[in-house]
Amino acid sequence: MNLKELAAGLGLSPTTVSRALNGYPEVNEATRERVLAAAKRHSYHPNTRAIRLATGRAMAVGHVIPIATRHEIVNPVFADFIAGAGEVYARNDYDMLLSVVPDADEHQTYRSLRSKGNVDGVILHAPRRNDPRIALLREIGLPFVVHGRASDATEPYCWLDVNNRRAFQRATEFLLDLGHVRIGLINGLEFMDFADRRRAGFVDALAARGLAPDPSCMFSDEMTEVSGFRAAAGMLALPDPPTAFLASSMISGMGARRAIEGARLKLGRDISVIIHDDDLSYMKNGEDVPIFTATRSSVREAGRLAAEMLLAIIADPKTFPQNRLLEAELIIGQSTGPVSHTARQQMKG
Amino acid sequence: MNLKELAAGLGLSPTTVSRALNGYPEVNEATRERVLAAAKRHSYHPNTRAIRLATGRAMAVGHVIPIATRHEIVNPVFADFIAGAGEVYARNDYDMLLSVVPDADEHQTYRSLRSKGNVDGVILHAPRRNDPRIALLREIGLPFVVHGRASDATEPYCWLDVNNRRAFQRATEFLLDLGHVRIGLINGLEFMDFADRRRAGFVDALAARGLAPDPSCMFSDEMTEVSGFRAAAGMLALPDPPTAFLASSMISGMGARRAIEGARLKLGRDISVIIHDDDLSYMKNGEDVPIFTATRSSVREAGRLAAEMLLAIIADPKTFPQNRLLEAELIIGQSTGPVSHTARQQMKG
DNA sequence: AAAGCAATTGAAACCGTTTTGAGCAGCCTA
DNA sequence: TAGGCTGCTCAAAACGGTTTCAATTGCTTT
Repeated sequence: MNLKELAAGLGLSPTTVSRALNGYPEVNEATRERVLAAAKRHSYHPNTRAIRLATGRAMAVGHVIPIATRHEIVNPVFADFIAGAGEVYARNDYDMLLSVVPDADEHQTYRSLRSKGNVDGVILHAPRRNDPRIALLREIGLPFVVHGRASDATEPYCWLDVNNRRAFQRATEFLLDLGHVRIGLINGLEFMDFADRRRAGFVDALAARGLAPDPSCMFSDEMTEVSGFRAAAGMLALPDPPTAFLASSMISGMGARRAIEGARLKLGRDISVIIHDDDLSYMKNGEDVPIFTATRSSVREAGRLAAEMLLAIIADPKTFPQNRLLEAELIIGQSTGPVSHTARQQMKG
Repeated sequence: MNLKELAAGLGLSPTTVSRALNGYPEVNEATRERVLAAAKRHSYHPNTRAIRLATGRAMAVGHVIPIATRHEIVNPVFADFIAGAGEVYARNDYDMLLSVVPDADEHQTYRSLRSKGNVDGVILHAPRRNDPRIALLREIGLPFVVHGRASDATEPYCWLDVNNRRAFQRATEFLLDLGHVRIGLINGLEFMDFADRRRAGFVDALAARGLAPDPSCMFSDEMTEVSGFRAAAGMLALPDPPTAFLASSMISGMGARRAIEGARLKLGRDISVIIHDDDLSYMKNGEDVPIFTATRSSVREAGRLAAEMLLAIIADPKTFPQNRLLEAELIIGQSTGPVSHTARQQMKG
């Protein structure tokens, strides 16, 4: 059942039927009723392909998910981010288009999304410290919102980020207040912008207390369980091991816990750990009492907000670039406590 | 730059240019060269919206991701499954369309995907024991591949599944061979088909040794860390606690480990654990030596295979429904060992 | 030299909508 | 009664490709 048939059945022109269905004011109310009734009766849905060609809009948003060529790792926060964004798209009758591409092909993917007209805009994921994709998207004129930020951009653009620097600064201060002076950082890859900012917050907080960061206590890698384990195990084996860790995600925190327990130490008593908690639905940080003390910021909510920003830009490209900086909450769980000097002596000995 | 302009520039008709670009045999090779060169020079990409309208094909595949209304949980295996499937779509110039919908709206979503012509086919995720969606998809004539199976289907349909029953049967036998007789099952929600089959495998293996399953040692819930913890902690508190656990995922296995360590028991010595390992990229089960003994089957590979099956069906809907049953490997890690009778006495006391 | 055929190209219809530019009543105003 | 305005409707032209059917050219055959 298409528009022409529906119109013929009603003895009307396709024009009028189209207008009736799309709520144009100039059609007679009685006529509109008739049309709507007939559309429902025949369960008529306009063909999206035709609408898209006629209007020139794709009614779709792209998410390009780069696969790190080296490790083939999919960022585990995507699932929740996309769930949040998808909610918003569904409400606004937009489609979500996912392109999973090796990171080397990413530029080409954006160009072709643009020139083939598949999407009206994109969300840019996992920005790096200096990210050429931002200039590219501006150049090809594809509306975009960055989930995160890039440090080097000279012109304004639209982004939504967590205040990573401040979050890690506060977490570090919290550990310092508990008497920890040797703190191990288990960070993400530091060419990623968020990881860079987190390290800055960590270093700042140390410096404010006159402490110099020790490179052997700063680890940076993909945020997987295994790499969290490796980082923590390595630092625990140092002659002067840290008494606390700051881990960049729930998942690397779980790796750290495995290392701590492997060393027969007790989390929260012998060693403190603070993680960053993206509040992933399948990886909740406990229920009533959090497992880990954490800086928490829901990535799903970030997905919702980013999607809303993008739809606003698509609706009116002239809107001035919006920015949104979310503050993470510091929530206290069972994984932190005052520095244990006996445990420390034991580890050193 | 569109087809008409490109053709005008070359002094050719749009017809010939279209044919040249699409590899039709009747165009002169010299002409084709000229056209291809010009297309490249102007970086011409045909407008997808127009192609879709003209050909009547969507060149897109849908993945409907249901959000469990109760818990709002996104299945963590989606990220990797989609990465695998997306790879195949990209190679074949198909788009991947994601719809994130509350599970109550799923039927409506499929109907509208169909009638609006947004996709040429869909992948059906997370089938339940009796899943009405299969009948629905057949009824509305939308090609589909099920990731998993449903037990009640009477007519053949296309699916790709892991042999869950056999995997859990083998895992249980392995534990029995190590002397474990009280084994706790930490399963997914049992209205999900895969969880149902896993329980069947578990029960079968016990029965084959003349053992009756104890309902207090069988737990079933969403597969999150917290719920794995709760299940294991609960069973460990029983008067006669299990000496081994069989957990449905890496994530619930990590929850179980937390409970085990919270009870001051040592994983692999005091308590054995086998998990099912989907081989998630961000949650690898160790590197050289697996952390957990596991039944392993890559969900990313499953994504690739399912996508290939779907594209084959779309290309030729008359192909007989293909099925593919993947066997999980049983890999031996550090989390299992012979039953420890001293530990058992201790737990009971 | 007429007919037939292969190789190549093009005009026009088509896909199913939206949107532009009129057109036609009927009524009001001057 | 002419002119204008309002309220409603429609024919036709987009949108940018694909595809059908016809036309032209140059050869080969009879």
